[in-house]
Amino acid sequence: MTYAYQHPRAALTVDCVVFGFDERDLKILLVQRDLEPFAGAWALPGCLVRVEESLEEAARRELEEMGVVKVYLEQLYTFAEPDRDPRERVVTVAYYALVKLSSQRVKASTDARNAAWFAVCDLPCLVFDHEAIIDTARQRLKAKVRYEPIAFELLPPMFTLTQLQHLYETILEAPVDKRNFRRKIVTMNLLFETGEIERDVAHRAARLYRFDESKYKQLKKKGFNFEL
Amino acid sequence: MTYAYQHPRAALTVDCVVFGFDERDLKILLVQRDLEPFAGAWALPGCLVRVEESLEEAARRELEEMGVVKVYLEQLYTFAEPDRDPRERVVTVAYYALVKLSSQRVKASTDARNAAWFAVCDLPCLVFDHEAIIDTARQRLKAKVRYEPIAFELLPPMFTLTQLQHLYETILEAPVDKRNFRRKIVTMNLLFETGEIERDVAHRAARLYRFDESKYKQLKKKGFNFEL
DNA sequence: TGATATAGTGTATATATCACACTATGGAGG
DNA sequence: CCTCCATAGTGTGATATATACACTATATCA
Repeated sequence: MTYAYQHPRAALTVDCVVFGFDERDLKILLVQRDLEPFAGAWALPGCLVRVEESLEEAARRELEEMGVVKVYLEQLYTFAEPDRDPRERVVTVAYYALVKLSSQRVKASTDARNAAWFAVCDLPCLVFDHEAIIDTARQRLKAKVRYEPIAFELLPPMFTLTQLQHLYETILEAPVDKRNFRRKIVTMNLLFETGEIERDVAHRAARLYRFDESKYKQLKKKGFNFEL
Repeated sequence: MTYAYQHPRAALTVDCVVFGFDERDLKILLVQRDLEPFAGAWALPGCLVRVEESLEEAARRELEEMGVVKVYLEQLYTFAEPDRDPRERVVTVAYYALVKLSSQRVKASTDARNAAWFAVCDLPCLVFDHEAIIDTARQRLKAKVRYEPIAFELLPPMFTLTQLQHLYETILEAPVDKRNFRRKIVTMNLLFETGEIERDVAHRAARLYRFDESKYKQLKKKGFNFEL
């Protein structure tokens, strides 16, 4: 069965920049293509948008196929240069996702040979304009962590202040003063001290905190603005 | 001639939220549709994206047809709910534009009966999800004028500090302190005092300023951040 | 028990923000 | 030409925020 139109139509895809953090590096999930063009090359995970599903549904479907679920997901930008795909016109709506690396065990989706995490400072060559998409995503993340508490999406449910600080330093690509950072985040009153401490570390164990999402929503309604 | 594909494909359009400012109100340019569905209803200016043109080219083409040229234009968001258009699936990439009202004389584009400016607080009912698109654009504008000097795109090339202040008050929907505002903007050193003053006003004439784009680019390279 | 690795803490200074009210000037109108 | 009117243009003190900076505390391990 075919579908006919009076004018040529672009294909519509979604591509996802999935960020993870492993205590050291910011990482991105890539897949190795199994199909031409560029079979064997690394690419962002993505898929065609089905005619009955929303863009976000398509993005979540692709992520789910790779075993990535329950993630923060946000539309990033639409990339549509007429020649970005050599075959035909393909318009892609890029999303970015933030996942807790510890809880993910990724697998290749059906149209990929392989899936793997790469540190952002050590990415392989990528197909199409996927490098530009990643640049855009990194800029967005860098800007957004300063005024929305989304960085917590990259950490395990309980985390130390040092982990949080390192995450900010990695995303912002700049050192952060320990005492000032701690004072600022603690006085915001968005962290809940669990009473638990780190385990299995060869030094003084740090306190573990949780981000208090409901308190944030409450404060936000009253006009509070997160800022770091 | 028809074009056939193995899977159904969405139509791709761009829609533009064109902002103008008339010393009193923030306005948006709307068109009255001449075609079904919803002939006679008001809508955002928009058009189908041709297969060989980029999204921004399509948006500029539509604006040009209405006599709107040389405008600040930025991609806003992609709206693609499967049922947003009753006929078939239409994915629209929304752009927003900032224009100097004084220099524009708008006309209806070929697929419209009429084009007119509406104050944002007094918009007619709109077709499809165009109200949601406008909401998104207003939020973006409100956020962005605080950290990028784009508000100047809405003013004539020479303007008074009072005009600038009123523009900010209108966009931010909040009063601004005159002395603090003037100090802040003046110490940023981005305004060039032309030496000219207002004409034909029945009171003390205010000094006219220009925004110094090249100085801004220079400072930005050195790490300067605009903030108001 | 001491070496090591990281946790956790306070203060002084500089900068930015905020609140606030009067004088200056040019045109209009009598 | 004098007065009125409307808006332009200006400064200061109080408070809050940002920044720079170094030592003590504690758990583990050898």
